[in-house]
Amino acid sequence: MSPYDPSAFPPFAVTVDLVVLTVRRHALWALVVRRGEQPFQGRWALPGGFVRGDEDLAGAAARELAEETGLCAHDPTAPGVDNGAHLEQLATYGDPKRDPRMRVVSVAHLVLAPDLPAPTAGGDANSARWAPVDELLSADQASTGLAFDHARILADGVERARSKIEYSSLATAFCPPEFTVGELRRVYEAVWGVSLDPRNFHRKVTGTPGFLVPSGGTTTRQGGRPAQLFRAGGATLLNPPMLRPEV
Amino acid sequence: MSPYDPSAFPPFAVTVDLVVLTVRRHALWALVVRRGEQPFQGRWALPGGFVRGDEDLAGAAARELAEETGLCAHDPTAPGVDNGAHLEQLATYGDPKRDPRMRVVSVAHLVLAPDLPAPTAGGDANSARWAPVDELLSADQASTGLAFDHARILADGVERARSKIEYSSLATAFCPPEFTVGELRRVYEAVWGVSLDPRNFHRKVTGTPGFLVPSGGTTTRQGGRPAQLFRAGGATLLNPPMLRPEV
DNA sequence: TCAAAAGTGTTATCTCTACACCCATGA
DNA sequence: TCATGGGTGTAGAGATAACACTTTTGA
Repeated sequence: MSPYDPSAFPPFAVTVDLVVLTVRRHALWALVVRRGEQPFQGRWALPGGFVRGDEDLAGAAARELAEETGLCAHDPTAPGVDNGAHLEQLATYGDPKRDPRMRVVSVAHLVLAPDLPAPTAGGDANSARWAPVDELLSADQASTGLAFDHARILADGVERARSKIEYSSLATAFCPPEFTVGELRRVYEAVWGVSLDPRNFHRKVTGTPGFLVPSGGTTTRQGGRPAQLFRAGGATLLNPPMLRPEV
Repeated sequence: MSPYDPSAFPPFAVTVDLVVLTVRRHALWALVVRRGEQPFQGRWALPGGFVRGDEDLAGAAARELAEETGLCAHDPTAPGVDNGAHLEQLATYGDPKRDPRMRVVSVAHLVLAPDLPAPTAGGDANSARWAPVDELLSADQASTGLAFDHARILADGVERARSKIEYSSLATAFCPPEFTVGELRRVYEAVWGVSLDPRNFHRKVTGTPGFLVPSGGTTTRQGGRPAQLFRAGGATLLNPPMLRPEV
């Protein structure tokens, strides 16, 4: 078979699936939707849908995100749009048996969002909710777990987020536009499941040039002494990286 | 449109493209094949081909790799096979206009191989050769560059390799099964395009438990004092990471 | 006044860097 | 003998980890 021969190729369906993560109550939560039809009817699944004939993959992911959550995605590869959630491609899943009916290749995307948005079950989703990641991944996978191979996709997305906040400013994507050092620290603690020394963390993030820029204001929304408010700075790479504790 | 409705989806072709990298003469080289047909006839392109109806993505990549180079891939997600080159999924490219004839989504894979294999132009490739990465990426992209969006894919693969050897044992994939510390250091120098202090590098890699295991033998193939031979150890994560000089 | 969270200072320890220096081979 | 690369020692710079301590608010 010659490569790119337009007449001889097996037919595929291409979808995007979304791993939408947020931090709530000191834990990682993921957005899931309930399936309204077979297979896996009634089970929870990652939001997603078909890629249309005229849109690219990131565009399809952003469209699905807007349809299912109302969030506006900020695609780092498409400069100009800098409000809304962080969106990046995660990985592609194409096992021939991953969908029992047909050959479906799914390009999974990772979305990191602040806590604010309530799941607005619009579009084609029966219902949507936030669920703790630990709960989704620890459940007995055969009977109560996520549909299809979505548990695996979710686990890969969580692992990507865990490792990427180590050496980048990605953790700020979990925060509102203005946030305190303590709020940012609680993001790290929730995503990694550890405790970090507030004093050393403060020095680390404020001492890295370009990582955080003071917005001028202060807040006492966390209680205690007023904290300075920051915005994410232009620096996207953290060098040397934040060290993730062993346990 | 309901998600996963088997009757209503746009038809896609799904291919795998391979970024096959090796280190030769203190530089990074990539495997390219000459296109025998339109479009981009006569231009160089990354090896690749259609995913068959009954194989998964990594399997398609390994098959294409074997067909075009004779290399046996070692897929880390499929334990048991531990000879041959390193293979991992890189990213997926699905711009609607990336192929002028039809909608093609390509799942790119990254392959890291030792220097040994000569490009055996078998299978469906007209001819194959190794080319320096710098040359492939610096050439005027419109007229002499790689076909399709392959320059972008190659650049992404190179960037993945550059960043991943920082915190993993991936650089050993560029080495033969037994190698010296100096040979491993020259891999880092070639991939990063820098010079590293041989003494500090030696301490770093031999001091990380599980990273290198002595095989017992020695060699003088590099000249000078005989060097200990090592194999890659079980440790795949390098913590703290190897620091890439600023340049 | 007290609890809570924000910040600053200090010190021991660890790592990296930049060298000086020695070792074992082939030519 | 000399050039070449392999390997060890060591001192200073920088970062981290583990604390004590002060600051500023709300209750």
